[in-house]
Amino acid sequence: MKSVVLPPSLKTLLPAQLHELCIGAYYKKNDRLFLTGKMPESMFYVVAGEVTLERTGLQGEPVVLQRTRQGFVSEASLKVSKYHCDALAITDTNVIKIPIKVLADALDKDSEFASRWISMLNLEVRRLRLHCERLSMKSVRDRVLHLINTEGQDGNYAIGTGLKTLAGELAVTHEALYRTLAALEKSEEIERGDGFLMISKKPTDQTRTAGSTP
Amino acid sequence: MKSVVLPPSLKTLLPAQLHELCIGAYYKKNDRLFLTGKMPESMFYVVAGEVTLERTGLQGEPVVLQRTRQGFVSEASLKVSKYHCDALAITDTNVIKIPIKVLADALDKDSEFASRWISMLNLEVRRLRLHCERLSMKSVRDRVLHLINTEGQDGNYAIGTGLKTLAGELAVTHEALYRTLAALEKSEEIERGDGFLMISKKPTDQTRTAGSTP
DNA sequence: CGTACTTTTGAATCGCATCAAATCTGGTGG
DNA sequence: CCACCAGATTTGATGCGATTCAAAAGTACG
Repeated sequence: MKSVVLPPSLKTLLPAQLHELCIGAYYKKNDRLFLTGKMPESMFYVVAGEVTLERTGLQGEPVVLQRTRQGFVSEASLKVSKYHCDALAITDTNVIKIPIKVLADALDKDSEFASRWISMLNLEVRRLRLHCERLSMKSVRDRVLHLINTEGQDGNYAIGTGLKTLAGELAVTHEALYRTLAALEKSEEIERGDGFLMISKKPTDQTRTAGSTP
Repeated sequence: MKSVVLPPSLKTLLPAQLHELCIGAYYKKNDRLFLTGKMPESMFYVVAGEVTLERTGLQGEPVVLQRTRQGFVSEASLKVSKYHCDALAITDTNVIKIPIKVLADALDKDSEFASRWISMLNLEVRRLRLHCERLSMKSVRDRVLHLINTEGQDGNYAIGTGLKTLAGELAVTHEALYRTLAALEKSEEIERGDGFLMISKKPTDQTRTAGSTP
């Protein structure tokens, strides 16, 4: 029942003795992974699906704090005695659960592990800052170009789960994204292939005579 | 020359032997704190002002990776042999510089410190996720309400550096913010005071008869 | 071959950015 | 104390870009 195949990133991150303590779990859409006020017992790592953290606003409306498609749901709950929000599966979701007590102990005692954990958090911080910067841009065009420039390899960005999902990540409607991509392609600013987007290589300035760009 | 007053957050975070190694520094607008390709020697903590991390895009245009008004500029450079971006002071800025080698060593050897560092990163991750979620909202109204609900204490949010700065953080124009605040105040959804915004307390449902909310 | 989902295009509308300008504010110097 | 300036705050008018609603075309899958 307990045997799980860990994704490579988790396998290298976690010390060996923790591997066998990891438990796979499956949640159906609208299931709750944990509830506000409960004591954290596991760290959740989303393998597939989508989970949100939600709190109840002052007028009773739900406030989304976070949305995770891949990775840890609540690193921050590592040292907390009770949850301050609910975790909700908004699609069918697969996660890996790591016993939180053992994890915290390992972090205290195994400084190599702590170091890797810090690196993981550093990466997460960088990713999030890029994402914030992208979302601060007002036009879909700018967000798309920023995405390809920052998340892509050398101007080449692999579309993961489809354009509709991507639209959600860019916080725009899928219609707007489709139109913008079409426009960028027509103006030859990007090229589109099967599952990827690419910044068009401008002809080098050597080929132009001075002043051709007013 | 070296004596600096550390902000409380840094003082509690850093182990004592690091305190005296911290150096204050001042940068004028458009100064660079560090350059791409250089080896990181210090960790930068912004005390006042504003710093951006920038990379050069494929077409030579600057791409902003991060914007920091308060806190560490590049935790992620902790374990990296050279910078992958420039740090640019976009206003006159005060920072505290911490020698990076000593810092990294301390993190390896002092597990208490490592633990605090992890907590600090956890906090940062949470903050950033909230910020992303906020920027994903399409209307200024929603962003403002989300801000008060999540950053405020009990529905009460203290405006830090003025509304114009706040507008920048919400990634909207100051005009839009002013108008939205005025509208929210008129509709009695929020109250405004000197330096704070507050969610209006709705009359409790006790005062209503059942079914008043269809 | 039908069903569900993604991709695409069209048209109407709305919110925000933008540009402009007026008012208010605190601080400075005469 | 007043005149004056720089910056923040506010209100107005206009246009653009994205949302929204609608619908068609393409694609995967059983």
